[in-house]
Amino acid sequence: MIRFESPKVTADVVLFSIYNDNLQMLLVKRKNPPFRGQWALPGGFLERKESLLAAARRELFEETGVRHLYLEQLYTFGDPGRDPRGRVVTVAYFALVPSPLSVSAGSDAREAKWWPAGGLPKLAFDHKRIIECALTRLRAKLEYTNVAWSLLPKKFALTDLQKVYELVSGKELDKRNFRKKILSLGLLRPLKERRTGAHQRPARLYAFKTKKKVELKRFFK
Amino acid sequence: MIRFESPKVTADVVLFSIYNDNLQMLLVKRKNPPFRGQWALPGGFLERKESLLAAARRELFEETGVRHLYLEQLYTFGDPGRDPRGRVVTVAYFALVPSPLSVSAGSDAREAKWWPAGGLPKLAFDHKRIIECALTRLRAKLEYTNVAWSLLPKKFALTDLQKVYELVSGKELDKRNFRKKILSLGLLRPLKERRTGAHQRPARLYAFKTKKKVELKRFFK
DNA sequence: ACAAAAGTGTTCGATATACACCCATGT
DNA sequence: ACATGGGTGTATATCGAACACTTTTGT
Repeated sequence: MIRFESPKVTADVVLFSIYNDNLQMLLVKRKNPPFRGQWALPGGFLERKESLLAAARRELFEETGVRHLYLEQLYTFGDPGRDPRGRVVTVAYFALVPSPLSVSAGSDAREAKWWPAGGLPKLAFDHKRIIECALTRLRAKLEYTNVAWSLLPKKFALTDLQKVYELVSGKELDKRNFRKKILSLGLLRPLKERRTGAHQRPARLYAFKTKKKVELKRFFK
Repeated sequence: MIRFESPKVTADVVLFSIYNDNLQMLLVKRKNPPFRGQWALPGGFLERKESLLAAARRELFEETGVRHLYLEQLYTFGDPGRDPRGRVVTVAYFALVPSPLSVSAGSDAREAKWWPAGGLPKLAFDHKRIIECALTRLRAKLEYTNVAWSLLPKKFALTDLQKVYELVSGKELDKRNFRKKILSLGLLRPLKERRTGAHQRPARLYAFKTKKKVELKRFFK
């Protein structure tokens, strides 16, 4: 059954968030070789009796302190030579958090930092490719699911939701058409609260009726 | 770096085809424990210096003799306990061939057999779950890509193509609307040939202008 | 009063759906 | 002649895209 030394298996996570008018992703600085000092995706080796999803969740928690978020399997990368230490198969995950402010240092004490999707540093391993894959997936899912809603807090204005779509897709949307469509889905509950305090008319706040994943044919564009 | 004995990695393939008015999939009978005598997906262990895709392609060739087909990564299954021999992480692939007639015995000499998607036998490991995942993917891709065209030979009648859509989706389609839409995509080339010999009016044959994968928003239904 | 974002409807073109009959062949 | 699947067009409903002005607040 065993034909050669088995590959190692890691779970790595591409974690997205939105702040500062930018789609951002979390990277950690490597403390050990290979690629010491370079930025990489948070992740690490699968532990005994641990599912792949659990490994991704654990690694993310260790790096960021975040426990509750949207997390789904992305793709598996296993080309020989992608890790100089030997054969490593990486199961990549794709994650969304509402706000990077909720991300603490993490117990791993590695340096972690948010980077705008448009200005990433040089990355270790084949992590650039993994991130491109995650971006493609995020953009695709924007169009036919409501996953992108996981980038928002519990209460938000319609403008915030529109901003998420615009930042991820890179396209501007018409405010009237956007509101018409999003409200027609019947998945939002208008709250009595408004967001006040800005130098402008206060925005009505909304909440999702469900945080469940919904597949919607022809969602946006 | 090594915290415990590494998992083994396999590549397994869900191979679809259409014949006999059914969506069918290829299974092999296991010759060794565990699950000896039960039906399972073709697949096997990753070899040294072999990419995941190459492993899937190799396993499929060994079992079926098929070399050229549509092949894409599906999902990775790694729950502890899914293989009684120990920790096994399986990268599942998803494949389409035009006609099961082109599938020979394969050098592995394992018993291989096509089964209709609606009437599968009891399966080894968690392969039932993997197949469900593949079916979901196939049905989803039907709607926004042209991958399903890989289930057809070089020359085919429009009715054949419609049949593919109907068998995979399980829904009947209107002949006139189907033809209008499929031809409006401009991806088919009408041939001068017709399919003759049946007890009916001969059908015009068509060929794909490209076998390349095309993403089409709102493709069918 | 002014700046800044919130909020709101209608028109038009494109696309999807529903639907029924004649045609060409083999026996 | 008849059985079998091949082939074709139109009318209606639905959806997406384009488009501009008034409202409410804080300073």
